[in-house]
Amino acid sequence: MSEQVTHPHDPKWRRLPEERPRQILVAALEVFGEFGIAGAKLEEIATRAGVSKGTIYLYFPSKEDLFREVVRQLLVPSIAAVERELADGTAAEQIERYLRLHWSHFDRPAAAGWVRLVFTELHNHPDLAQFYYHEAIAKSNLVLGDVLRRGVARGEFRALDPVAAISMIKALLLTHALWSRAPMPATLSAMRPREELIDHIVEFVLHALRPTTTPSPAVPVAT
Amino acid sequence: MSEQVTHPHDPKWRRLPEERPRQILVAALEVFGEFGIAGAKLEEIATRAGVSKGTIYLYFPSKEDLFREVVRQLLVPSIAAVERELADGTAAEQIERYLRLHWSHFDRPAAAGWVRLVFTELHNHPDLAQFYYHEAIAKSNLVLGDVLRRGVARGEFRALDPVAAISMIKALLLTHALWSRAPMPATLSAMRPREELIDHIVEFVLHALRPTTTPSPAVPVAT
Amino acid sequence: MSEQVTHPHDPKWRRLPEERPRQILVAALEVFGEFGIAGAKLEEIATRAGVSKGTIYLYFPSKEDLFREVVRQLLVPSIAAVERELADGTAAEQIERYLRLHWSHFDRPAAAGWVRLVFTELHNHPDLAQFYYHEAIAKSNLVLGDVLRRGVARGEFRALDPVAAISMIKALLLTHALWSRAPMPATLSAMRPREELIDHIVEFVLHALRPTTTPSPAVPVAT
Amino acid sequence: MSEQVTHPHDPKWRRLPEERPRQILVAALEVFGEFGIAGAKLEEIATRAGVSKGTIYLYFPSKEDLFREVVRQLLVPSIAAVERELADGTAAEQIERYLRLHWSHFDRPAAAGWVRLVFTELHNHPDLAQFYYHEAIAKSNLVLGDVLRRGVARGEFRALDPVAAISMIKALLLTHALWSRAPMPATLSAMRPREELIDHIVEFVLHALRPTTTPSPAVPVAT
DNA sequence: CATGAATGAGGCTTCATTCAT
DNA sequence: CATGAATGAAGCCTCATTCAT
Repeated sequence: MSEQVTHPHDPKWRRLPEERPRQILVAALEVFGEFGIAGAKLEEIATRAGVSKGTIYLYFPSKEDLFREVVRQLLVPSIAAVERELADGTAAEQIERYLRLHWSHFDRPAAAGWVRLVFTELHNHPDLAQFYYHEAIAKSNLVLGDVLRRGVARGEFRALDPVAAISMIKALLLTHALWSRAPMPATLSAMRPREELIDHIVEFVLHALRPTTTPSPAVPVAT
Repeated sequence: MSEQVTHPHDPKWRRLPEERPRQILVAALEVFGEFGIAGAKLEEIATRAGVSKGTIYLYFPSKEDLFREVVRQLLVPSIAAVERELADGTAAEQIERYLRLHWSHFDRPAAAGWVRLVFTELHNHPDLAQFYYHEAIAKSNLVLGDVLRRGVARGEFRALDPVAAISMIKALLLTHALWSRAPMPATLSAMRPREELIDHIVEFVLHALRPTTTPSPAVPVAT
Repeated sequence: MSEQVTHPHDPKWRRLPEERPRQILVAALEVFGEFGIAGAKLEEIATRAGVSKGTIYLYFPSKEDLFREVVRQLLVPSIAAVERELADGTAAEQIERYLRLHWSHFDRPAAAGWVRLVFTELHNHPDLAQFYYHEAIAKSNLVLGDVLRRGVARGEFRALDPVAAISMIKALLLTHALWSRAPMPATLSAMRPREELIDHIVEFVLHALRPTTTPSPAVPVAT
Repeated sequence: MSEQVTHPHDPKWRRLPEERPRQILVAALEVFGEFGIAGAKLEEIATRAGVSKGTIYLYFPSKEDLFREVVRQLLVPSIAAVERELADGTAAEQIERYLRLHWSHFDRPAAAGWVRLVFTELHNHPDLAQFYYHEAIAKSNLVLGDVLRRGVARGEFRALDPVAAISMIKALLLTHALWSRAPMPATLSAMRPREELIDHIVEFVLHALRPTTTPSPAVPVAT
């Protein structure tokens, strides 16, 4: 009380209250992505958001809750958005569109961060994981599963297990999103440059899905 | 006064002194895998290794160095070992063997941990990442690249970019190793049971690699 | 643009501006009483006063000064008021009136709070304590001392040390004011219900003051 | 981790592990007494105990628990001890002994502190208050009640309400223990010096308890 | 060699105080 | 005048590291 001190500070001070929470969330997404939950420092988040440490607590009751809101308000909506745009076309076209849409979503510096987040820290927060699964993954799986099943029914794809295929497709997408933005790309493998990667993924996936070799060839040869 | 006092702690588990460092490394591998570098506590590592906190410092000068040695002495050799056992057979057989050998390596509880480690924390330690890349990844890539190239040359595989294929294959392998051990498997996607996963991976990869439908005409025609 | 905007906060309780400082003081008395000086939060005081945190600083330069003013403007006058009403009557009647007047003063929820304040936090503020002593205690002691001395002189009370008796009387009064409002009365001792307490105090005090058993007159007379 | 720094400190370092917890408790009793729970700083407790902040956490999981243990291990036993020594004698002698024994217990600098503690902060910790009441107060009340009742039965004391009398006696004892050690004794009232206080208390109490004047009537009337 | 008590820097969190609106 | 968003010093607590035994 009596030892309280005044804080004369440079008046570098904007007032955008409407924006504050989002600024903080965005900064938090970055920092959590880079350092993980434990490694993320509120000081760093505050700095990147252009606010002070204390300000964060005006909007979020704790570091954990901040993380929670990042998932709720940034990650989930970002993922959920994609599923609505598959539109129509052949099953293969839809798969390609699915891959490219997601990839363009990952085409932001923070993307690797959030993939890492989901890969590695979500499981320490069962409630969040549950929420994330329901809101983001389950719906995506539904859409993807439908496309795959339709492709199989039409003969566009080989007879495959849709559930297994889904996790293969996602593994390829997520992992490369992570690697493509890694501070040291050479770390995990010699890799194709970022821009080409999605082409390789599309190619790999479509080749993996296409019908078994022998379908019609038998016929044309008949020539 | 007498210095002949028997320490009454329980000597139920007096380990051979030569084993100490390794026990610590093994415990550290576990703990680092579970909690990440920042989250790992030396106390926990010490407990699991059956030693006291101070003992760790007899062998490793710091937590960071301990992590370094885990990578150096446990991860790298573990990975490197696989490459030597591909033996011969068709390219497809070698790929399958490669996948199954690695998978069996991951068939330990700690595996998901180290995959997570490599995915998420290695890039914060550029020197380690460098070392890891050279010792573990580069060699693996070489071997895998050879197999792929041979497969293509022999017409076993379609015309593909070996470098791209390598990262696809590794993505599938590592990601599923991670997911298959997640405390909450349903979290990230509806997934096939652990035991079947490798079969699906093998199937997916081989289908992705197999020759394009149309090459066959070329050959028969050659008749 | 127009500065004619009606502030939509709820104007259900627009207080007269002249009342502001007092409302704040009253709220502060409550909150300081409940939580002590360190534990009292300006936010809480502001809320109870129906103003915002910043407003407090329009009237009081700091938390410490606010506390100071609470003592100066609320406690001291409240105590001082009693001394003027003792009126006349026998010494015993005056003592009883003194006790009951004070007790009725304490018959407010906030009373225990300020007793606690005086008991426990005043000594950390020597200047305040000094002020409080001069304004509230000294005068009260004077009055009480006079009554006691008169009682002794008249033979209403036994030969006693007025200074000692004063602190005994005040101890009984203050302590029971504190206990009678304790959130958990049974905590500190099994106690008589609030309403009866003052009767017991009066009885105890008067018995302690009354002349020595053998109003001696009886014996000497026997001569 | 990498930013970790070494702590070369002066080796002013004793190893009295057996004593540590008690040293800390004693220091905590002091500091809690002086500043209250909220106002007490662990740094200060640590300093007075001659240890560092961190050391406290080797023995007590939190500030709250430390407070809890102070009550449990220091206050309660200290109080409980007295009740066993009342021995026999007339009721008045026992009351006097009760008062003097307790007073001598309070004859330590920290005494005012713990009285303040009990007066002011215990009610914020219902579980502790409960424990304290059962262990320290209830037993004391029982003993004191017995003495009072016996005194009344024997005609040593006037017909009085034992429950009320108990709280009067304790009020006098506790309050003066608090005041007698106040850093500024003059604060609350002009008071008799410490050493005499107990005599005044004994006198006041015994006079309050002694039989009503009128027992004598029997005699004088006899005139 | 091994132990584990002790240390203290640093992170999360609170809240008195300031100040643009 | 009044507001309440913003600030940052300071307190609690954790844990990597040290060192007497």
